[in-house]
Amino acid sequence: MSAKRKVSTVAGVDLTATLRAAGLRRTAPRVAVLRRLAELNIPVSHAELVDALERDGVDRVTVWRSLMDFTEVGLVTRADLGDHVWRFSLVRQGEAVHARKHPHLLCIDCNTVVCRPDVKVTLPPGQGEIEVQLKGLCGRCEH
Amino acid sequence: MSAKRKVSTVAGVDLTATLRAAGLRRTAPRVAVLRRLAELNIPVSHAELVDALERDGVDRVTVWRSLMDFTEVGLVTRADLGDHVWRFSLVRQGEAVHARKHPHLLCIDCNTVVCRPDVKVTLPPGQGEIEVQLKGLCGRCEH
DNA sequence: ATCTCTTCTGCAACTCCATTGCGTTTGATA
DNA sequence: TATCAAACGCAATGGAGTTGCAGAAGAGAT
Repeated sequence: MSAKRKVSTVAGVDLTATLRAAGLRRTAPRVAVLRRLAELNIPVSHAELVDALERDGVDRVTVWRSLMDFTEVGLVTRADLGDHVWRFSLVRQGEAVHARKHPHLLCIDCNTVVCRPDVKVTLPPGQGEIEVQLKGLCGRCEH
Repeated sequence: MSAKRKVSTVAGVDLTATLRAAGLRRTAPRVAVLRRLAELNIPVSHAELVDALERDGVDRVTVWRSLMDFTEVGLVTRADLGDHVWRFSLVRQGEAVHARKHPHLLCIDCNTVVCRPDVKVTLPPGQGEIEVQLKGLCGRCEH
């Protein structure tokens, strides 16, 4: 019996199937990037991903190219939250883009992104789609 | 009689007085940057300002530092409109307060900023101050 | 299981924007 | 107009994002 492959379903995302469905090969770096995105489930910067993955020998360029490939096929979206840093987030199958389901807060102190579904935004009737971005202190930095 | 100094009031902004009030010296580069910002009255990138001003012998670093100084004292705001380019816009007198009274929409098409007092944002009780930024299409670009 | 073809990776080098260091110039007050 | 800190211009540095290329690895065919 061969060694078992690491579990490939993370936070409801089947990593292998997702890659194959997108027409991309299942490679170690891509699985690692995709896993991380699925685990965190918030917009993540390239630098943050590199910090987490380069200990596994994944090159920064490879991480970047994976993100570009994923973006190109619509697996992830790329956004700038106003601080001049690209952040990438996974687009889950059948789900609205995560960023449009609820607002996200960019902490002006520690630069992390926090989901804030408790912040309600009321749009006037007939209003087209609008993205809401919050800036302030996150729970940890507020104290 | 000494040579007349170039008119210092542009689009309702008294350049000299504005600089002095902010505690900054009135220098040729700063006046040039400020004038340009007042004339255009839309978010402008550093590169665009350099293109316009370096023919007058203004250094690109000086333009940058002017913008940073202006930002620091609240004369201008710096924002990334989603295209990974810093854009600077003049904050007109009284607008600093204005900006916190209601959300503003950044048009992802024409890059202008529009007041949107009709968009209500409900923060949970005890929430500290949070800045709300909206991104979408303005009334003109929506059609 | 191995072969073969294509994709993908890792490394190095490179570009461009943003930032810093420093010697010189200039504005504002005395 | 003399003084001194603030601001300038120039050069150099830092860091994100890109590109080129030789070698490694995935997937289907044999």
